Amino acid sequence: MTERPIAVMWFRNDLRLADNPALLAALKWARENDGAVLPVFILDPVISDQLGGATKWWLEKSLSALNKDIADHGDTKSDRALRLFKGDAKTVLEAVADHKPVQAVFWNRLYDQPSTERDIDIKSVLQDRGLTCESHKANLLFEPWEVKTGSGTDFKVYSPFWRACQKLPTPREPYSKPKSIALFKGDIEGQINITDFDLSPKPVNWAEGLEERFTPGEQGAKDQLFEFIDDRLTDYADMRDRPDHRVTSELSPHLRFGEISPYQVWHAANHYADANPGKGKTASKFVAELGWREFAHHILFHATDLRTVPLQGQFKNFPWSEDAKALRAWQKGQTGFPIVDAGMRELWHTGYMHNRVRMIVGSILVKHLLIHWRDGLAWFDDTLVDACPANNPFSWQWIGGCGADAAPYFRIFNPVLQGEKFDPKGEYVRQWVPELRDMPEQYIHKPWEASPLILKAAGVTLGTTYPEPLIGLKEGRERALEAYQDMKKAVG
DNA sequence: TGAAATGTTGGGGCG
DNA sequence: ACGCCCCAACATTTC
Repeated sequence: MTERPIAVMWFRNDLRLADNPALLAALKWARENDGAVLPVFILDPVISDQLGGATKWWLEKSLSALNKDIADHGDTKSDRALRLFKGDAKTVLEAVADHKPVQAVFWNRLYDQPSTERDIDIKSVLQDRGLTCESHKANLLFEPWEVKTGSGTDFKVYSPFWRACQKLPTPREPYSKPKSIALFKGDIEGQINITDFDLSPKPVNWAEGLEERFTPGEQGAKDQLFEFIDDRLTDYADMRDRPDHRVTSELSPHLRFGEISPYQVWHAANHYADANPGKGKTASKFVAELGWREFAHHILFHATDLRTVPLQGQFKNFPWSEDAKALRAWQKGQTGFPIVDAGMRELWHTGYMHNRVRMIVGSILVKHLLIHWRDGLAWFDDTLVDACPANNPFSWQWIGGCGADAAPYFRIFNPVLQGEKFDPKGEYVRQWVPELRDMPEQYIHKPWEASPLILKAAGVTLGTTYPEPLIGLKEGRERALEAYQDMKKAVG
């Protein structure tokens, strides 16, 4: 008797069973062809090159959760669920097809160039072998090529982009989880264990803070979404900029790995708005953040070298400084600016940072310290659990003043004013910079202005228990503006 | 999804 | 009662 035909479900950044169009297509194909589904994940260089320490930690947890979910949804009890492979994806898929009756391969689309080039190549190779091969729209509400200006060009500014998206057909309702998956049960050559991926924190487990804050996996994502909708979305519009209140969804890492889809989030927020009169504003403010995610992917798709090349060409001439010591101080949360250090330490400890604080720490780095945004990007890539090829480069170019619809370079954040405005009592600072815990409210964001008496009472010795600021705010601001002028002169 | 510098206005103190 | 000054408070411009 010949083996049943196999449909491969190739998981990538879509580590979920619900609302997964490629998975549903694979199941449908298997049903119609009396076949079985083979779920695979391949750690190929295209993926592993994009992973930092924090995203590796997340990926391992998420793959384990997905494996268990697939096993629980298998048609018969089996510990053979998600099959793991390491190496070039085309080689892996061809090897599987060489040894097994694979007749179809399904996946959901990605939008970064290494992935799109790889996928186009793989699709043509598999189709040449006579396999059915389908890619699906799952991880964006609007494909980059679906959104065009009236004159047919790509958007460069967020607001008109998002307005244009609203005029497109409403995002479809999410699909529900399949009830049962007809799994292929046999051995597959080359299959390895998750420990072989070598994703765990080494040499010590530095991820305790991450574990405390997040639960990777589809269930964790769903819990996070509905806790947000039930408890925090009501205050989102008013309080979203307040790191001391934590009303944001913190869904970004879940979306990063596709543990939840933007369709699920979009519809949950809109159902909330429909059921709660007067809450349309806060809901649409939140949904607009999905819009920024869409916009970042849109920009990345059209500007494939977003990670390295400034979108505004004149910034190639910007006189960045190579200050390794200052960069190190920034990374470690030792700049002497309390709100900045709080953010950088939150990042180091939890793999996450509030969005408002990301803007403040980014501005300090690229403006007051004149350090290249690529250095900030590299650090965030390694430490953020939500670091992704679209949002992270997009956002660094935004704060660097050189991106799409970016904050102009001369728009320089003052970390004292930002702190006083968005963390008025200094609670966020006190949480992450405990050595300033006893500073009075008036000086919590500017300890260098406090009198020796006040510092002494708070147990603070500047330069010893807490650093002096790396640079004077006025001096740093003026230096940044001069550098900006120098750049513009260099172009002309 | 800035901040600082500069400009304008109007109330109040005061000679 | 008046002009003058000072300076918040707000608006506008500039980076």
